[in-house]
Amino acid sequence: MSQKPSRPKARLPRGFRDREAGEIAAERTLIETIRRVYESYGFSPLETPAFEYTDALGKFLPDVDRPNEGVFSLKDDDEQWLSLRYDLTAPLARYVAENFQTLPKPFRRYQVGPVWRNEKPGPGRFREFTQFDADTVGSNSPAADAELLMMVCDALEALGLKRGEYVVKVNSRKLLDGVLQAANVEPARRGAVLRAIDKFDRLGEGGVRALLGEGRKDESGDFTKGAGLNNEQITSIMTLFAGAGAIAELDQNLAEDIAAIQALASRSGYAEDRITFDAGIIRGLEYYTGPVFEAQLRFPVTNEAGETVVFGSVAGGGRYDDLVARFTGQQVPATGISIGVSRLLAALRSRGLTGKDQPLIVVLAMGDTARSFAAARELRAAGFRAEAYVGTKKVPDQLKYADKHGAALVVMEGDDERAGGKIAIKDLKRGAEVAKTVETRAEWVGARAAQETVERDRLVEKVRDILAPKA
RNA sequence: GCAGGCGUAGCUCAGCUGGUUAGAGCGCCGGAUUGUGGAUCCGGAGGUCGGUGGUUCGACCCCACCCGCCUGUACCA
Repeated sequence: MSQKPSRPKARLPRGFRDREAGEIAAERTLIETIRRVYESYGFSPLETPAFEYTDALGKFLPDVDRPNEGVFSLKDDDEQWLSLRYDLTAPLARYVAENFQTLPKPFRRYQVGPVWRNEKPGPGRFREFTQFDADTVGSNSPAADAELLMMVCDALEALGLKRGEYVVKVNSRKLLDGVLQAANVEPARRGAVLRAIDKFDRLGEGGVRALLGEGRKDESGDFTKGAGLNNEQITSIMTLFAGAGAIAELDQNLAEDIAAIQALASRSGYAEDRITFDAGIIRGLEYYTGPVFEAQLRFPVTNEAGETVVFGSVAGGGRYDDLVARFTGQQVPATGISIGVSRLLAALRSRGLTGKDQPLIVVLAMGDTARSFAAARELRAAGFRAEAYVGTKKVPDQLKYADKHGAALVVMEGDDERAGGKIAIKDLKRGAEVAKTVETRAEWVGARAAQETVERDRLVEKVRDILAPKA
């Protein structure tokens, strides 16, 4: 009868994370900074729901042969399949198709929010993450592409990145196809070849050559089959990476969109040190039809394992002229770029970008809760972040609580203070310094470290004084 | 999906060639200390040893299968 109930294990689904105060604050400043830049360009915000009809996202229905293929799906009670959005571009296409007549064209919008992918998570890769997208729908002009790239540069600089710490790279699908054609790559092998080239960053020239040819073994000894090209074809493709001048040797028609974007950017003050051609940029295979972009960080970052790595891509995008046509039958040119907020945040936090929380003040409960509420309310009215302790513990534990909660100051108004019309303010950070030199408990307890007692009606004034930035 | 590694307390881990009451540190709770954070000391709670089956007199330990986690790789809008 009194069997021990089987308790659920407190655990998170893999690939999902809890995010705590520090990270939330940092992400908030990051998002607000980008938002400010994008709005200053005249982009309008848009929000769409987490769920869409699966077919509207352009996925196959998750039934027998393709169960959930990469997306989280469920059947609604009307038997229709719903999926969590896996990016912000597919919902945008749906929105544009649904509201086409009333939208100004070009329609320029930004959207930030979480997206979900039902894939195997890895280091720095999650099944729920935040993207910050900007897209221009209804213009096939390179001006639309160039504007997005410049805007991303501005956003990165607004976040404190210096020239040379980031670069926005541009490539073109047309150009890649031209190169493959010139190397006599059969169309059936196009995908495998592009995927191999895409791994240049991670695997280097040797790894890419192996994947273009027979294949390669990974660190666990597992073998990956290659694209099966011959040496001549491999060499021909690899010369593309030989130098920055490679583009000049290619058919100018294939490269004209890149050239136009670069010319516009450079005449607007965004030279090759910021927006540049790179033949190694692939960006997936599915829907891009023209130029593709990727923003990369160039400074080393220390990861959780303490290793120094070059962080790489923090944003990507490109031109997709067929997405809206899926709904309307009408071709609508569109281009967009998406910032991986979580990735960018991880990179910037390692260099000290943190959201600045206002210091917290905790008013201890010492006999008269209404009075501690009053003190906290007074501090809040003066613009401080202040809380009155609402637990049931005694003073030593309340101080521990304040410590753990990251409070800067503690306010105490006990019987002694109250009797004299006074109130005590303790500076926890200074107190922690003092504690280092203390040997015995009696000494520590008696010291009342870093604590001052002032007239009750000078509370706000004194707090302001203590928290004032030291000049 | 494929390959390799690993599952013991809330967390990090120890546990002899299989031997009977499964341990430590940290954290948590209580006390030494009616109202002052740290340090120290004492006490306490907390475990289906990932699961199932097998081998054995006996399994945390060996075997099989399953599940989960980690790493690499593949796929990735």
